[in-house]
This record gives sequence, C-alpha cells and structure tokens, in this order.
Amino acid sequence: MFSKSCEYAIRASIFILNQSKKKNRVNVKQVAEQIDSPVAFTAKILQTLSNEDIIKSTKGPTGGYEIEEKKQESITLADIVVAIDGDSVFCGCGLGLPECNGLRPCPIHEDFKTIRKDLRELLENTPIASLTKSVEEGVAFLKHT
Amino acid sequence: MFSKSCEYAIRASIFILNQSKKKNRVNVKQVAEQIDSPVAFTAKILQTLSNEDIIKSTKGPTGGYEIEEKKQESITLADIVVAIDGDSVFCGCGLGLPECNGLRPCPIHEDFKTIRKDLRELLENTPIASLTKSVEEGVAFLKHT
DNA sequence: TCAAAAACGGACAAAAATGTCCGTAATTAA
DNA sequence: TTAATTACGGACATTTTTGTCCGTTTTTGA
Repeated sequence: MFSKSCEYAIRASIFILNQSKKKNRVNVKQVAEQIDSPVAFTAKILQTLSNEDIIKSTKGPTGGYEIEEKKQESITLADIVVAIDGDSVFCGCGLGLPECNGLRPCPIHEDFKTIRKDLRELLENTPIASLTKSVEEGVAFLKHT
Repeated sequence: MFSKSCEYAIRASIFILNQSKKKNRVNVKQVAEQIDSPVAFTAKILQTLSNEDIIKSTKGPTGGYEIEEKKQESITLADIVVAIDGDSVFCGCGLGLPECNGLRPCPIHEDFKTIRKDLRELLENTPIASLTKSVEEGVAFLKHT
C-alpha cells in the first residue's frame, strides 16, 4: 500500500508528536529506536519531512525534531503520505495504465474508485494526533514486542 | 497497490480469456502487444500463471496460451493477485509492523481493516470474465491509445 | 525427417527502493 | 574558544523488482 519510507515516516511522526506534546525534542537515534527502523535511513526520511515542512528540525546540542504546536492537531495521514509517496495512491490506475480515466478506463476503474475514495477519506480525516493518543494510552503500538 | 507483474498478469488474463472464448490460443508476442508490456517479462509472468494453473500453455506451432472452458467463469481477480503477489495485500500491516493484530495493533489497524475487507471482497467477487466483457464491448481498455 | 513455431527456464542486466557512511555545518554549554 | 551534539546532504552499497537474452524442449506440418 505504502512504501517502506512512508511507513517509517508515519510511525516516526506519531512518536515525534507524542514527544512534542510533552515539550520534548527528539533526535534521530531516539526515533529509530522507538519505531524500530534503521537509523541512517530514518534520518533521510526525517530530512524529507522537515523539508516538506511537516516536522521542524533544530541543529546542535538540545536540538532535534519536533512538531510545532500550531500544527499538532492539523497534520493528517494524507499530509505525510503525499509528502513521501506523492499522490499515486489516490490517482494511480489499479492496472497500471498510464492514462486511465473515465473517458478511457481500465476494466476495474469504477470499482477501484470506491476503494480509493474510502482510502483517501480515511487518510484525510485521520490526524496524526488521534493516533498519537492511542499509542499514549497503550492500546496501539509503533513497533513489535 | 499491486506489483507491476501483477498488473500485467491481470491485463494478460483478461485478453487471453477474451480470445479463449473465441476458441483462439494466443502466443506471448500477441499478449504483450495487446496489453502493451515487455515481451520477455510477460513470458515470465505467463509461465507463473501457467504453473499456478490459472492459464494453460501448449508448446509447438498452433500452441500458445488459453483459459480452459471449465475455468472461464470461475477465475477471479483474487486468484491472479494471490498467484503473483501472494496474500500480503489482504493481510499485511498498513504501517509495516511484522506482527500487527488485534492483540497488539498498529495505530491504524482497525481503520485499514475496513479498506482491506472491501478490497478483498471486490477481488474475490470479480471474475475475469466480467472484465473481459467490458473490454469486448469497447467500454474498457487494456492499454493506452 | 526436418524446419519452423511455440513455451520453458536459467543466467544475466538495469532500474528502483532500501539502507549505509562520512565529512560538513550549526548550535550549545562549559 | 573549544569540544560535544545535532541535523544536513552527497556518495556509496545492497536488495528487490523489473526486464532481457539465449539455448533447450516440445510439437506441428510439410
């Protein structure tokens, strides 16, 4: 469904937001440890999220990553997915046709429209904050045992 | 959503069934031409579909690929997807956790359950034959213009 | 019997995704 | 001022996916 990069990005964002709410900045090492991801690869993904203005980074000692207060409630899954994977998950043809649309549809165009619409709505209507909450409450997890 | 191999496999199956209904066997070259795919790569995919007993292959002149009459109405999208991509599209965790389940769910586990269920039902309830029909009627297509 | 047509399958090649390394720049606190 | 800590970003490495090539086997029809 999503690329590995995107999966890491979502998990990382949830953890970072969790810490930001407690006024903590976190560094790459901490993020990677908490979401069980490769450190250097995670660094690259956080860079992208930072460049895409989803998270904020600060250099130097006491620096690290955070999600600014004004953005904490508004960032959605869709924001992160689009930043990392682009909008192909919303738009791309299910059978890989380069130009699939209502005028010249692939045979499953209409059926997939529904699935994609549901997925889009889910991603757009799910703020990271709500996921952070379930992790904080201990009813959901960001890595295996 | 699906791998490229799987996309080609679905498109190829639709075309082969279309021809099989007209009692025509088709060779790799014809398939690749009709679905706009690389010939040698398509050959590999058809081999897999043949080994998985979804299509039937015959060597020698007048040989080629076909879908046997007794299977023409029963093969579904799910059969092809599972044969090529396995069942990860049904089972895999949306955030890539290796052991994500009701007991220890990822934060989007429940939401994705619905999407996956809809997708599964779509794939299981869509026979290739119905897609073949729409292509035959000229209302859906297997390649771009 | 033989040449041609077709799939088979193994080895190889290219591209994309995933992942690593390391020097550089910025910032902090001592 | 300096050492330590952090992110930055470019180059490189590995793995997976996608795609190619070619000799082999099977079958057909002349």
